[in-house]
Amino acid sequence: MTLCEELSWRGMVNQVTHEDLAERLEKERFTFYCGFDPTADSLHIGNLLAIIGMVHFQRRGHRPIIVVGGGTGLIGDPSGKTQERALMTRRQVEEYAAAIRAQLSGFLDFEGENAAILVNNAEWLCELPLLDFLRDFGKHFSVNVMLSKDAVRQRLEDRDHGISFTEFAYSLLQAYDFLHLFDHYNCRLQVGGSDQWGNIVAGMDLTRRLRNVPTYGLTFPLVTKSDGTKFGKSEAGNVWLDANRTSPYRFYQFWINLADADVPQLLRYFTFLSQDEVRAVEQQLHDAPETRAAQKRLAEETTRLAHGAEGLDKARKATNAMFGGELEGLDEGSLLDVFREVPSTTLARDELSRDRLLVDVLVESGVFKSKGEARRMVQSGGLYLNNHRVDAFETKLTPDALLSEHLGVIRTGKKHYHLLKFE
RNA sequence: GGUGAGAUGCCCGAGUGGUUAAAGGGGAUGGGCUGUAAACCCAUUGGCUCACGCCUACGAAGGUUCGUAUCCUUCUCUCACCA
Repeated sequence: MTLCEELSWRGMVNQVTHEDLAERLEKERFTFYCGFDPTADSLHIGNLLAIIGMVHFQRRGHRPIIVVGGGTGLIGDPSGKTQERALMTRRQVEEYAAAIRAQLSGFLDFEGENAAILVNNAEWLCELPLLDFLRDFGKHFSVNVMLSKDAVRQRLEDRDHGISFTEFAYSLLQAYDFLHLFDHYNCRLQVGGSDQWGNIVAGMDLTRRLRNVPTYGLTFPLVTKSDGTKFGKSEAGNVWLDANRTSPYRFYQFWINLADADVPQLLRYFTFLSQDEVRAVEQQLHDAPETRAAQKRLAEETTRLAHGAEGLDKARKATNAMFGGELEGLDEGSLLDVFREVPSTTLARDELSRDRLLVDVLVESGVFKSKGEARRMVQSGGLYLNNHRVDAFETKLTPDALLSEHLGVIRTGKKHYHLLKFE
């Protein structure tokens, strides 16, 4: 199967600039690039499709260049943005770029024959003299064409926000990136999200005009969900690839909770399972949806990819404890590990023998905002201590509350935990 | 600058002197059903006590009244139309 066939059955090709790209990718080894905005010190699931896409290319022998938009990030891409973006400091962007580099090394191979390389476009954009730029490159861009672009037009029509000259000129800079990468790395292909189409084409045009060489572009589709909500957000916000921002457990849970209807496509996008394997998993989804085998497989593959076997193991253990209902068998160390990210309150040990109402302590601990709220929770049967329902509001806090030497586990509802530590 | 309309609980939105802690909807939370899903059903959604009751609340500050989210005055802000 060719690379393009592979990408096609996975549904990962949104648009390509030339029909013969598929063929060329088989005959030649390309150096290609994809840009990432350094808007934070971590990438998130919204970037994942492009990352996986690059991995597919690299596995077929093509050399990836990751361009961290340290220069363009100083300006901000107007594509898809409804308002002018806040400018970041150059130093901050550099910090982010370093973090992103470290993160991507878990996905792409930075060693070997077609090792990935990472560059920061601040390196060349910041050195670019304005007059040279306008003379040598600006001349090749038609304002008429730029004005007709969706990203620009929308902003022109929106009187409240408008578009600054800086943002308007953005695509020239990205086009210049392509030219620069061609000159220095013989980079002839740019890939990216479907919102990057315009920028990619601009870079292609520039390279063709100035160097008289054909360059190519390919875009990945926008990942969507069947219910219309945005992919990549959980109730806690963005799902990040960084374990400190989104723990492996929550990362795993994000995939586990996806709707049945979304799983088949997402398996194709985000795992490297073969066509047959995907079909087999789909069959399971069809035959026994209640086992959620497909979600599990998706969660396993993606979590292992992002957080390694160790991260996956932690995520599964935590999931087991949170939803398995068996807390008794766990020792204190495991409890602390599993509930690491759960909010906790540290209390004096003698609270256990002061004949106090459990709910009063929980209000003080911030589990409930008021006694009324606590009362309602108990009355509706939603409060659990060590996974046993607390059914009387008058329940006292006693040493029985201890699950292990120092810990008591409070749960409200199905999945909201709070740890009580007694010292 | 002129004229008109409006500011209500997390959000939207009823309510124009007293059974209004304030309809209805959304959201959120809990329960049920389930597959940690969707859909659906039930409950809760200011605080304290929970039994009555008490306190705080309808942009802000004053005032009228036995009593006001509801009437009056001033202020602040928002919106619409006109210049």
